[in-house]
Amino acid sequence: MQNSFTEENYLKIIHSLSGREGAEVSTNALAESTSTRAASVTDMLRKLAEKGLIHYKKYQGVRLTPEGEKVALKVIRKHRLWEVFLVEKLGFGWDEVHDIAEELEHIPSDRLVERLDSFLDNPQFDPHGDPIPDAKGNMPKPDYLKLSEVPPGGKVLMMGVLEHTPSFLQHLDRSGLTLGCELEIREINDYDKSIVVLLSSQRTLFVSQEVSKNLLVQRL
Amino acid sequence: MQNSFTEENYLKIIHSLSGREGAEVSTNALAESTSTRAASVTDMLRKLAEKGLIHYKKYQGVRLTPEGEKVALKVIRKHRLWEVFLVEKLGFGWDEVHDIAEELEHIPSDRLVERLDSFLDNPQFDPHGDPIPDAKGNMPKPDYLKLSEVPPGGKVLMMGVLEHTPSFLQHLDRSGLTLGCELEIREINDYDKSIVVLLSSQRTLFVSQEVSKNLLVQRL
DNA sequence: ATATTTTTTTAGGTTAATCTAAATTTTTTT
DNA sequence: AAAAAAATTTAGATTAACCTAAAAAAATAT
Ligand SMILES: [Mn+2]
Ligand SMILES: [Mn+2]
Ligand SMILES: [Mn+2]
Ligand SMILES: [Mn+2]
Repeated sequence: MQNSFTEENYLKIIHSLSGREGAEVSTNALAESTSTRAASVTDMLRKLAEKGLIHYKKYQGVRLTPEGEKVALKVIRKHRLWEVFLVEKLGFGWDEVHDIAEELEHIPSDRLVERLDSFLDNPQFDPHGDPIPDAKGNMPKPDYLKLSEVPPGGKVLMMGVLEHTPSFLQHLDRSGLTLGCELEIREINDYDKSIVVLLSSQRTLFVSQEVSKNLLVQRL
Repeated sequence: MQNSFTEENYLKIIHSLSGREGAEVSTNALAESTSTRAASVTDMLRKLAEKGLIHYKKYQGVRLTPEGEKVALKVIRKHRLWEVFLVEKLGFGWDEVHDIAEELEHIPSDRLVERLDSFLDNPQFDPHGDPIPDAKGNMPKPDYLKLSEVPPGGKVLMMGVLEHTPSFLQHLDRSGLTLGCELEIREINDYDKSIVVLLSSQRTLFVSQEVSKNLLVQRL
């Protein structure tokens, strides 16, 4: 019994919405994320429960079973490996690869994934800083913090992003913010929580809270 | 109006069955090739005709329209480029790549195809010797002959295969027959049309008609 | 503790791609 | 030119993934 394209997407979204605590995910949240209606979600949840991929009791939200989690992590692994391929080998920008990877992630061949992984030299992170699960489904969960949570004077490295929209990523490009770059928080404006950071190039940069809430960093 | 996975497969199969004369393809032939029933084919033909991708009059078989041919060639281009990628970059054998390429060929991004093409250094032929259409849909049609048609004494280069099944390709591997290898026809057994060929390694090899009918060669 | 609002499920349809069985058209054979 | 056979189309279902509208359950507010 193979899982369909649609089923895989549901599992991936349940995984992402339930966070690392494995919290319950609501029907409405899934309708929102899948761009469908709640009634359609209910149909699909019955099917996934039937297949043993989720725990589901009417009116009580869903969680992945271990089996469902395995499938979700495999899809996430493929998504992120293909993103690395598109950026590292084909020269795409990090703002261009998500939609293509949404399609590639459903190509079903274990041998393909493992060979792709080797070809890319077993990358640990995708172009957006997200960790790549290994073949067994182990995914490191680095505990980064948001740039918006760093106090003034702090020096940090930029490690990832929480928004993956092309417009957000292009904005970062224009600001000179790339993964791995070093930032020092110079001041935080109390009024709008915007911050002034110093880049390693000695340039200073204004960063709105809108942006700083979506940047993951690591203290130096 | 995007073409579905299924529609693309029909167009590709119609292209391949109608040959380079653009001959009409029958409903039954399509049912056979798509592993469906004739009734299902009729439904799909009405839809493709509706979309202007095929010429179709009841009971009279189908041909691609120029628009349909364009779509078919694009799918074939993607299929063959992905096969090159799988063999050249990921190290798959030529017997392993067809099924994976059947899936990859439907990934819909023109930018992806063109970047893949560059990454592979604009290959002209796929791992089975089939020509790869260019971005505009021009596909060279080399006129090879079958090994079974070459008279005794002839020296040829092996240029392609007509069978793409793993078992046939693996048989060629075991026989030491690879694309580009040189063959000299030593004798043809009248009884079963099997032939004895001399390889450039000076090894002699028996080739059944079953096999020689499916090998494309070029005279030296 | 009720009443109201929100969330979720059920009921009943739709569309794409398939199917089987029956009807029709075309082709081949006598 | 009939009759028989083969190919094709039509009729009527089925399944997956969706939908809207209505009913039911849970959560929230009075
Ligand atoms: Mn992505
Ligand atoms: Mn990513
Ligand atoms: Mn192939
Ligand atoms: Mn090929």
